[in-house]
Amino acid sequence: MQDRAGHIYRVAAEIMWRRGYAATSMNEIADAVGLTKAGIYHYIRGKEDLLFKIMSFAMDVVEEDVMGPARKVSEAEQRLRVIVERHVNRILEVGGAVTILLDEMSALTPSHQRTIRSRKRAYFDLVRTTLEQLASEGKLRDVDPTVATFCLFGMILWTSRWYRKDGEIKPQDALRSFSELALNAVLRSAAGGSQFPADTTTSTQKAIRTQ
Amino acid sequence: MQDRAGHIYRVAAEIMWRRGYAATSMNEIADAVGLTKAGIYHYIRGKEDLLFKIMSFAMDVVEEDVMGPARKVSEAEQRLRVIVERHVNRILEVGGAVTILLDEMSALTPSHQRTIRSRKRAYFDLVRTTLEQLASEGKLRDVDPTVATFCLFGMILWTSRWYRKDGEIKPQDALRSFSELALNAVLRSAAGGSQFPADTTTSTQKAIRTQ
DNA sequence: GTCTATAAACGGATAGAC
DNA sequence: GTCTATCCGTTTATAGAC
Repeated sequence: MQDRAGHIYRVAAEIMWRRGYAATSMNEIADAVGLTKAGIYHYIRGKEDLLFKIMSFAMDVVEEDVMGPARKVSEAEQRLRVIVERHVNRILEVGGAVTILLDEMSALTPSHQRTIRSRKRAYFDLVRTTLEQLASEGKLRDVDPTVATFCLFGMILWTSRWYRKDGEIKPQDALRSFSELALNAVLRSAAGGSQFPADTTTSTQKAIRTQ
Repeated sequence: MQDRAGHIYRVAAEIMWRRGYAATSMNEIADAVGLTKAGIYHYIRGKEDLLFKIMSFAMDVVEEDVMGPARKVSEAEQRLRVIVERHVNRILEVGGAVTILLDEMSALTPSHQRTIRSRKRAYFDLVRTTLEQLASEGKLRDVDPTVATFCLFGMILWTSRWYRKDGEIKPQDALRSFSELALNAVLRSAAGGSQFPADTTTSTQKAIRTQ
C-alpha cells in the first residue's frame, strides 16, 4: 500500500473494467481507494491519463509475458500454442482488468489512441503472421487468416468476461479446455504438448455466471 | 420515417454501439434523428428505458432468427451449425448494434437486468445443452461444455467488433471461414453442409481494421 | 409534435487551508 | 498529502409556449 499511485491504478482498472470508463466517476475511484476526489488528483493527471496508463500497463503485460516468449519460438504451431496459453493464463491469473484495453479506445485522446492502436496492431500482426506461416505449411484450415485471427482474439479476450476466480471452474481446467478449443479451431490437426504441466483432474465443472 | 419512435431506437442503437451507453448523450441522439433533445422525449420514457428497449429488441431478433429455427432441429450437430451460422449472419447483415446487449448490463435497473439476463441465460442454455448432447454422442472434443459454450459466444459476439461492411472481406467469405472455425473448435470432426448456399469465391481477403 | 428555456443533479478538475 | 469548498461545463429530464 506504500505505492499509492500504483494502488490507484489497480483499483481504477478494476472498477472501469466492471462498469466501463465513461460510467466510472472519479468519486467512485476515490471512495474505493479511501481518499477524496481531490486527494487522488495529487497522484494522477486526470481521468483520461488514468485510462491511458492502465491500457499501457496492459500492453506491457502482453508484450512481456506473451509476445516476448512467443517470438523466441520459431516453429509456428508451438508459437501459436504459447500465445494462446500464456495470454489466457494471464487473464485467469491477473484478472480481467488487463483486457480493458480492448474497448474504450474512443475515450482516449487521438495521440494516445495512435499509441495504443500501434501496439495492438503489432500483436495482431504477430498472430496473423503465425497463421500465415501455418498456412504455408499446410497446417491451417481452409479459412481466411484474418478472420481466424479475429476469432482467436474473440475467444481469448472474451475469457475475461465470464471467468470468475471464485467460480467452480479451476484455472487449469479452463486453460486446458480453452487451449484445446482455440488450437483445433484453426489447426487441421492439433498435436498435444502444452507448455504448462499436464492437468490430471478429470472432473467436469460448471461456471457460475454472475453476469 | 413515419414510425419516428422506431427510427429513434435504431439511431440510438447505432450510436450507443459505437460510443457506449454512458458516453452517449441524449443530445447526440436527438441531433442524429433531426430533433431537439426535448423533442425525442415525446417518444421515449428516458435513457435507461431506451437502452432496455434496444436490448429487448436484440433479444427478440436472436430468439426469432436463431433460437427458434435451432429448436426445430433435433440433430445436435446440425442445430449447432444453425445457431452459429444464423447468429453470425444476423450480425453481418443487421450490424453490430444487435450485440449491444452483451455489455451495458450494469446500466439497466435491477428489474430490467433480471429480465435481460433471464433471456440471455435461455440462449446460453440452449447452446450448452446442444454441446452436452454432442458429448453424449461422442462428437464433442475433450473439453468442458461450459467453457466451450463461452468460447463459442466469444467468437460470435466478437464479430461485431471487427467486421466492417465497407471492408474487404465479403460477408459470404467471413461466414464460411467463421463457421469452419467455430464448428471445428468444438466438434471432433465437423462435417460439411452449410444451411446457406455454397460459396464459390476463393479470393483471400484482408480486413481493414479501423478500430 | 416540436420548440426554447430551465431546473436539478452530477461530471472532472482546481484553489487553497491545514 | 489530504482535506473542504467551489468553479464550470454537461447531463437527464421537464415545463410551458406555439
